[in-house]
Amino acid sequence: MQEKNSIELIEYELTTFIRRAVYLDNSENKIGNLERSAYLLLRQLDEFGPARVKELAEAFKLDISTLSRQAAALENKKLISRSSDPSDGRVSLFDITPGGKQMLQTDKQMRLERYHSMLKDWSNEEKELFGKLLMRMNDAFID
Amino acid sequence: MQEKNSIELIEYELTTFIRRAVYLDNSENKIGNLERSAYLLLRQLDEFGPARVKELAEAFKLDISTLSRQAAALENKKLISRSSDPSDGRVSLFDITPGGKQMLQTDKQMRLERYHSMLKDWSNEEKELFGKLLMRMNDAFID
DNA sequence: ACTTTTACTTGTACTATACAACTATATATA
DNA sequence: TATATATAGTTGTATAGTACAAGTAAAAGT
Repeated sequence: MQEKNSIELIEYELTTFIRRAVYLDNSENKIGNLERSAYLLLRQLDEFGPARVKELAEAFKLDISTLSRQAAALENKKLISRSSDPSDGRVSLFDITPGGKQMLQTDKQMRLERYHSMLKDWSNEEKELFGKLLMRMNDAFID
Repeated sequence: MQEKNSIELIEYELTTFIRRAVYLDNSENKIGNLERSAYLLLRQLDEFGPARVKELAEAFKLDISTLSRQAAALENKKLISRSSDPSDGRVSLFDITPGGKQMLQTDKQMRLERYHSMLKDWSNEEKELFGKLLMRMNDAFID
């Protein structure tokens, strides 16, 4: 492996990270009960409150049809609830249910524990800085 | 959004990053011509030389059948070539072709440019540190 | 009232993946 | 050496996650 400049290293490692994360999502070491997409949807509703399909699609930059199905799947599992907007009959509003909150917290806790153990040798400073750099990168990601 | 500790922030941002990267892979802003899986496979062969299906599957921690299909698809596009191992008739060895190398370089360049522009406000020190931290994290990811 | 727009759902298709069944070859053993 | 077992890979089938296109129902515009 030849010398890499910083950008090359970052690109290399991020691509590798996605590969490994996707692997873990499918593996027997899979964390928690929720699919990645379900975890993100619940997290979104938990953090920002009730939302309609279109808002969710925009938040994730995914097609409305994709979110329509994901929401319907979570509704089926009673992790989110659907209510109609009284002022607009076309709109469904989704909100996280108590069961959904519970499930989200359980899964989040498991994910945190994994990162905790993965980064157990890191100093607090390193972890803080890493988090901040990731946040900056993600903010720059929006195009 | 309540105060997050470092681990929470890291978990949050990495999950978000995967979401956005997967979005970009499907969006019209998709970088390059190669699927993410194809890019990784070509990169692996380019970096480590010829390999058989089993080795590739192990390198990515994916099922042999998955790599068998991915390799067959790239072989079809003449981006990799198949040759048989003379000492073991069961084995196919795959290697990247000149066309594959070309395609890989093109795609890699586009990816690098995207990261370059995303991180254009970062100092060299920040970029270097970020790359190193990512590498450390990925190394810890192997379980 | 009619047309157009909007919000969502549903049909269809494709990538990425796993597992199971199968084929061909190699290795071990009786 | 003949047979059994193990290994490498391919192919059939299934599922998650996604997009696009067609369809439905409601709202807004003319």
